Amino acid sequence: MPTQHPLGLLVRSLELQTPLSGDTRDAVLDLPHTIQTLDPSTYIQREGEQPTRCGVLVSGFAYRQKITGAGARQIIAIQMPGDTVDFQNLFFDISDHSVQLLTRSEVAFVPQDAMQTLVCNNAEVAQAVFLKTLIEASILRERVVNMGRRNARERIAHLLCEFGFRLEALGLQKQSGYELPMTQEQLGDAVGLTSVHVNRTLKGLKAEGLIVSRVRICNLR
Amino acid sequence: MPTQHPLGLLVRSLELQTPLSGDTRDAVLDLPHTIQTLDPSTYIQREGEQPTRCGVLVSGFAYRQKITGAGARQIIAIQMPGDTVDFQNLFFDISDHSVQLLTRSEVAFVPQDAMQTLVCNNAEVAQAVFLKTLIEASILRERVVNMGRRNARERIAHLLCEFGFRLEALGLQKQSGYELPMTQEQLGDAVGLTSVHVNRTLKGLKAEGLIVSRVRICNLR
DNA sequence: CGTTTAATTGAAAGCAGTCAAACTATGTGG
DNA sequence: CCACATAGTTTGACTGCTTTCAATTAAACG
Repeated sequence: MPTQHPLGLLVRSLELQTPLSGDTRDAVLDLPHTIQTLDPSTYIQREGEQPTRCGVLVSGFAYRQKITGAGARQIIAIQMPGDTVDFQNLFFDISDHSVQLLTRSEVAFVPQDAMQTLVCNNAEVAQAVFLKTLIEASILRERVVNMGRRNARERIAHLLCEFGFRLEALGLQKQSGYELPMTQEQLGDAVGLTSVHVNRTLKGLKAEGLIVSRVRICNLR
Repeated sequence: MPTQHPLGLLVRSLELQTPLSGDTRDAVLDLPHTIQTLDPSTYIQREGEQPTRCGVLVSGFAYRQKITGAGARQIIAIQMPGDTVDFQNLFFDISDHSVQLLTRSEVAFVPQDAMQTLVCNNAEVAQAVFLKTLIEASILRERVVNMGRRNARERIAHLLCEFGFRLEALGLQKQSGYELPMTQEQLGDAVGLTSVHVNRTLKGLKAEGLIVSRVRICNLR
């Protein structure tokens, strides 16, 4: 099964959009790569820098973030196993945002030029990558709506649902819900709220029985 | 000059990202198309529907929008001359958002299959389209930051600056600023605020001399 | 155990929303 | 040319969601 291979989830993630031929699948799996297991908060990519390699999440979670001039952080997107840290840097020199690990994760690093060669010479891969980019854009649009037109309760509920649906699509969700690997502060940074208000809002959702909190997860090492 | 041709701005817009060969440029200009001049508020595309043609803005402005379940509108992105209404629908059946005209505009409609054939068979065009998509995603990320971590004053100022920069990149800006073809209500829908609060915030910016309001623009027919 | 990180809670302040009304510009029809 | 209708702007008073500040509690780690 491809899921045993470190890049198996990348293949599966690409195939969620469009089927790949056996040859193409092999070409992806044959990408040269090195695997590293990294701690939470590790930067996979830094805003303003030029990456020389392309990271693929094998296990664990990460997020894209930007910092405003005033120093406030905004989490822009959450990345799941099989997600590629950055396709845009195949074509742009400088990254416009940072990517940081949410949990201790395994990351497969593929040399930039190897990834570039594959994408440019394999039409199936190029198409799948393009579709993946379009889907990310669609999620971003929904996120804009979420932050622009919904209150705290709705924003948080929406994020929790998005997370669940995406886990399910990847086949990673446990039967009775999932564990969100984020602190309340990170949750706040993701939906544009304060950690204090996130706390109060979660309390409300729990009181209504809409969510159940389990053991708090911190220091995910 | 390509700008005389209806699709000239599309070519220029594609070339902002990557140079095109003469042949490719001709291939774009040779796309079959019909031009229509349409009134403000006209829908170029509706959420949930499957488009059969691909609209290109020749002149005027448009915006992407979504409506929440509660009926609130969020403007997700603003489109300028040369922008293609929807590349994502070359690959997805159903549109996840609507596109509506901001001003009376000329729109060139290219049959979906002609556009698809060009993108799939011309690597230069495919690359340019992909880059354009990546840039749109980058603008979306900035928009998420804007709405998540900035107050009314900063959000509005940011949108006004973004608009100006993009006009400048297209060579459409007049020497002494530009006219924003949006009502205060639309501005509010774009940055996640009420029209009332937009009004008060604009008043503040004017009082500080940061912006100058000219003749109000309404009924853009 | 002491330290650190995260969650929780309270009180006060402020930014932005809501509601409602007045005002201004533009267009229409008699 | 005026009365009227329409669309957008402006303003005020009030409410309320969210932030800020500060302190406490709980859990995990060395």
